[in-house]
Parts: sequence; structure tokens; C-alpha cells
Amino acid sequence: MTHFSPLESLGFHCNLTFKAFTGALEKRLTGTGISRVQFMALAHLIALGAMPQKDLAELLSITSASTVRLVDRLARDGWAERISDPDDRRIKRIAPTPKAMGTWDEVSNHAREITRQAYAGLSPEEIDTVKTILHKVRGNLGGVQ
Amino acid sequence: MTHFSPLESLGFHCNLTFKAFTGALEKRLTGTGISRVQFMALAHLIALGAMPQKDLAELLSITSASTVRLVDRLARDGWAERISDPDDRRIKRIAPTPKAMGTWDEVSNHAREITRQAYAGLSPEEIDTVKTILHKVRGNLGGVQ
DNA sequence: TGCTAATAGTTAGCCAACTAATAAAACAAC
DNA sequence: GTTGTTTTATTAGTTGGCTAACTATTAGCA
Repeated sequence: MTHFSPLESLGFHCNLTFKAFTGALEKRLTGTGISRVQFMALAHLIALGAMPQKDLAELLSITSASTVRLVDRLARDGWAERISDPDDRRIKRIAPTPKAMGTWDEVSNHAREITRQAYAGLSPEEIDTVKTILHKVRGNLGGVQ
Repeated sequence: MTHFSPLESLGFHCNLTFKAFTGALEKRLTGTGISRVQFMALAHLIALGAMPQKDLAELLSITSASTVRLVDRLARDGWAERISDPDDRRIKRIAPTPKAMGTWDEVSNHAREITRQAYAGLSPEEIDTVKTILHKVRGNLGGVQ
């Protein structure tokens, strides 16, 4: 019986590729005062507008407990704020600040350039194929689709 | 100009898929006393034998500082030990313990079963295609190959 | 109406990654 | 052979995941 080879595992390849993306993003974000995770949160908040903390957690695929800390840091750094919902006092709606919205065009351009760089020499069909197969793999594993 | 859509990003898909793998692995490892990261470290140590801490760091694609803490926990839990190299006293060679080697066949079987489960309904060619394209993407991004 | 369920957010404690600064040892060059 | 550089491991502090236990609020139903 042969042992498990981590270097051949598709999970390992996904981890490496994810690290390549995040590494490239972090490199470009240095000096902006926005961390990679804060960037992803703001991307959702600006694309979809203010939303309950729970919705943000689902979009980011993290727990609500982790989201508390994340929103703490976003608020501390002036990128987002908690707004109590008058209709349901359990809910804190997370809203991007004017400061965040004002710089977003410039900042989000980094992500678009990384995407362009990552896909160089690859057809849209190839990228779609990868996404489709990864989706199937997630389905097989019973994780997030 | 359209904004960045995180949900369509290949990096995001890779993160989700990686989470699906690690989630499945963590589920199967409950009760063994081995964490997912400890599992990956042991997989390298048992496949290749004892090695300097720096080599382990490279295989896991983490910094040497992170490796110190990881090996601390491996040693604390009795899965590996630091052995000073008599020829170069800077080096601590990390060796799996007999306890680790004794249970590895059984434990590593979990990873093989997860791989089988993940690939259900997919041809080996499709898996290879994904690995090849992800490799190209990493090359484009200038990260770890 | 009032008890019970479920839901949203928080806190606390852990694991695991990172950077920056440091110590110790080995190597290299003069 | 002393001095300076490089390499290996460590420490300290931050970020960002997790689970479990908790509070506050809402919703549902007898």
C-alpha cells in the first residue's frame, strides 16, 4: 500500500494557487492600509451595499465569530461601520464608509490586474473548465458549493 | 468600469475547494489527536524521512518562523522530535516518532479516501488538466510553482 | 398571553499563518 | 586567524481562522 503524497494532492495545488493570488494581492495592497481580507470584505460590501454581519460571513465563507473580529478591524481602520437595524435590533448592518467608497475604484483595480495577469496565455474556456471541475470536486466532498 | 467580483475569481474558487478538502480531512481526523496541519507535516516527514526544519518549511510553503510553532506542537503531542545535527549545530533535524510511524498507515488512509471521494465522476485527464492550468496560473502570478 | 425555538452577535481561548528582530553557528575572504 | 556575511532557528507581536458558551432579541405556538 502506497502512502499519501501531499505534493500530488489537488487540495495542495488549490492551496498553492490560492496563496499565489493572495500573495500577489497583498503585494499590491501594501501602502493602502487595507489587508487582503479587508479587501475581500469591502469588495462584497461595495458591490452589494450595506448588509447584516451574517450575510457578509456567508459571502466570505467564514463563521460569524470570525466576522466579528474582521468588522472590528474594518471599523477601527475607518473602512466600515456597524449600523443598528431599527426593525430588528439583533441585526447590525455593516456599511462601507465614504472613505472606503472614495478610494475603491483605485484600489479594486489591483484585483482586476491580478486577474488579467493570472489568465495570461489561457483561454476563457480553460478557466471555465477549471471552475466547473473544482465545483464538482466541492460537490463530491460535501463542502461549500 | 465594472467592479471586481470576488465570487467569480479563480482564487476564490481555489480557496473554497481547499476548504472543502481540509474540512473533510479535519472531520476524519477528529479523535486521532492530529490536526490537519500536523497531518500534512507528518505526511512529508514519513514520506521523505527526518529533515532540517527549513526543508519542512519549504515543503509546506510556510515560513521558518511558522514552522517553529508547528514543530513545537508536534513535539508537545509526541508526533515528532527535534534532533540536533552533530555536523552543523545550527540545524535541528525533525524526525517522526515511533508513535507517529506506528499509526501512519491507518491515519493516512483518510487522505486516500478523501482523494477517491473528491475525484468521483471525473476522469484522470480532467484532474490533470486542472493541475496543469493551476500550475500555469501560479507561473503567471510569480508565486510558488 | 406567555413559554419555547431560533437567530444575530459577542466573548474567550485555541491553532496557525505572517513580519521583524535576534542569537548562534558556519562559511568566506582577506 | 580575525572579520564580515550568510544561514538556521527562535522570539515577540499581529492577523485571521476555528469552536463553544453566552446574551439579547425575535418568532412561533399552545
